[in-house]
Amino acid sequence: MDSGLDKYYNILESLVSIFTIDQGFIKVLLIRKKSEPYKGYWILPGNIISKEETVEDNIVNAIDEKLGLRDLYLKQCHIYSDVGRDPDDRIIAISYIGLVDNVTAWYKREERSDIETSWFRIDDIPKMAYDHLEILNRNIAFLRSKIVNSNVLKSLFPSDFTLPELQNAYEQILGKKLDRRNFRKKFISLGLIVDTGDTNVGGNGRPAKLYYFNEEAKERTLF
Amino acid sequence: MDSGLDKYYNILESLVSIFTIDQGFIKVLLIRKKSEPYKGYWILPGNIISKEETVEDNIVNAIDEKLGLRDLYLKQCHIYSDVGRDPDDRIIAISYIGLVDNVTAWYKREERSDIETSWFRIDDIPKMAYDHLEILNRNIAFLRSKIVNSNVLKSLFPSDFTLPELQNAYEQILGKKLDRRNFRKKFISLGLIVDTGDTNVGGNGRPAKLYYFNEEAKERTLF
DNA sequence: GCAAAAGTGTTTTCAATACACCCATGG
DNA sequence: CCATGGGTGTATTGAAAACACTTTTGC
Repeated sequence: MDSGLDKYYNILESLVSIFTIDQGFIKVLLIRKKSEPYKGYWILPGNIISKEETVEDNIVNAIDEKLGLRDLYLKQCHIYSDVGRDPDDRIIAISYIGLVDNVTAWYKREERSDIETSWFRIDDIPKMAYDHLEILNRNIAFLRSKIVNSNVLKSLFPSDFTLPELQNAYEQILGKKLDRRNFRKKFISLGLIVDTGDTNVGGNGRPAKLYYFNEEAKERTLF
Repeated sequence: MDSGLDKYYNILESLVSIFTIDQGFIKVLLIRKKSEPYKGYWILPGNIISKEETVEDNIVNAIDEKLGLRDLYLKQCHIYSDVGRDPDDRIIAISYIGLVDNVTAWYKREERSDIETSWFRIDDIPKMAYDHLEILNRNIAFLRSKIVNSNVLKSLFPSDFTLPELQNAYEQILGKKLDRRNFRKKFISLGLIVDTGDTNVGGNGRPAKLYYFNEEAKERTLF
C-alpha cells in the first residue's frame, strides 16, 4: 500500500436495518459490540465488502452467517461517506432495509452462539456505536415513506395475519391512528388481501379473521 | 498492494445524470469518451472517489472541473456493484441525479476545451459505454417518480418561467398529457408558484404570464 | 351477563377530472 | 381579420374521512 493510487482505495461496509413485527411492535435486529471501540454498544449488522462480490451478495451472506436469517426482503437505502464517520479508518457505508416475517424471525432463525443479538422496539433503541443511530433513524424514515405504497409490508406478514395486526403495523410506522372501517375497506376493496376463511384462536374478545396477501395485486398508493 | 486485505480495497466512482430543460425538452449532459475502451461512446460525468472526500464533495468538484457547472440540485440515486460492470477493474458506481436550470446550463457554464460534452434529449440517447445507459434509464425513472412530489422541478425553473413551459416539462417526464386548466389550478391554489406580474415576449399567440417558485411552499404529493 | 376486541354501512367532504369558450398578440 | 397559443370557470365523479352500533368469544 504505497503507490500514488492508494487514496483511491476505499473500504466499504454494508449495514442493514432488519425489521420484523412481534407482539404488535415493530422491532429491529441489532448486534452487541464485543470489542473496543464502542464495546458494549449496539451496531447494525453488516460486513466489509470485498472485490469479488456485489453489495447485495455481501449482505445476503452477512445476514446468513451472522444472524442465521435467509430469504428476506432487501432494499437499498443510502450511502454514508463522511470522512470522520469511523474514527479509525475511512469506511463508506451502504445502508439497506431488510424485512422478515415473525415466523422466520423467531422459528426459522439459527442463532450464532458467538454473536449477541437482540430485537429492539423502534421507540426504544439502545445506545449505538458510530453513526449507526443516525443511519437507523434514516432507515426508519425510509420505511415510513415506503409503506404508503401497497405490498411493502407483506414481507412482514407472510400468511394468516389479522387485520388489526396489519393496521397496528401501519399505525406504528406512520405514527398515527387509522380508522378501522376505512382501513379494512381499502385493503379488501383493492384486493390486496384475501380471506382464508379461518379465524385466530385465543386472546380476549371476538376472534379475528385471518388473511394472506394477494401476490397478484399490483402496486398502488395507499396513504 | 499485496496484503491479504487487498480484496477489501474497492474503487468507487460517482456518476451523475445532469438534467436541464431546453426548448421544451428534457436533456441530459453527457461526455464523449476519447480513449479505449469504448472510444467515441458517451458516458455519464463522474469521478473516482478518493479517501479524503465525501461522495457529495467528489461530485460537486467533478462537475465543476469537467463541466464548469456549479450550484446544482443533487440527489443520491443508486449503487451499482456488479463485479463485471467494468471489464478492466472492479469499480462500484454511485449514481446521482443533478438538476440545473437552463440559464445556468447555457450562460453560466464555463466549458472545458479538453472535454467534449453535449446535451441529449432523453428520447434520443446516443450509444453509451459500459452500463451507463442502464444507469441513465434508472435515473430517468427515478426522476419520474420524484416529480410527483412538489418542488422537485423548481431546480429546472429558477425564475420567470411560464405555466405552459412547466406543464410541458411534467408531461415529458410523466409521459402523458395533462389538462391545462387543472394543471394551473393545482399549482396556483397550492401556492407553489407566484405570479411575477410580467408576461413573456415574442413567439406566436397570446403572451404567457411569468411565474417563479414559492420557496416557502411545503412538499406535497402532486400527481 | 359482561368485558374485550372485531366486524360492519352510510353520509359528508374534498380533491381530481372532464369539458368549451374567450383573450391577447403577431403578421 | 385570422391564426396561434394562453387564460379562465363550472359541473361531475370518485375517493377519503368521519362516524356508532352490533357480533363473537372467554371468563
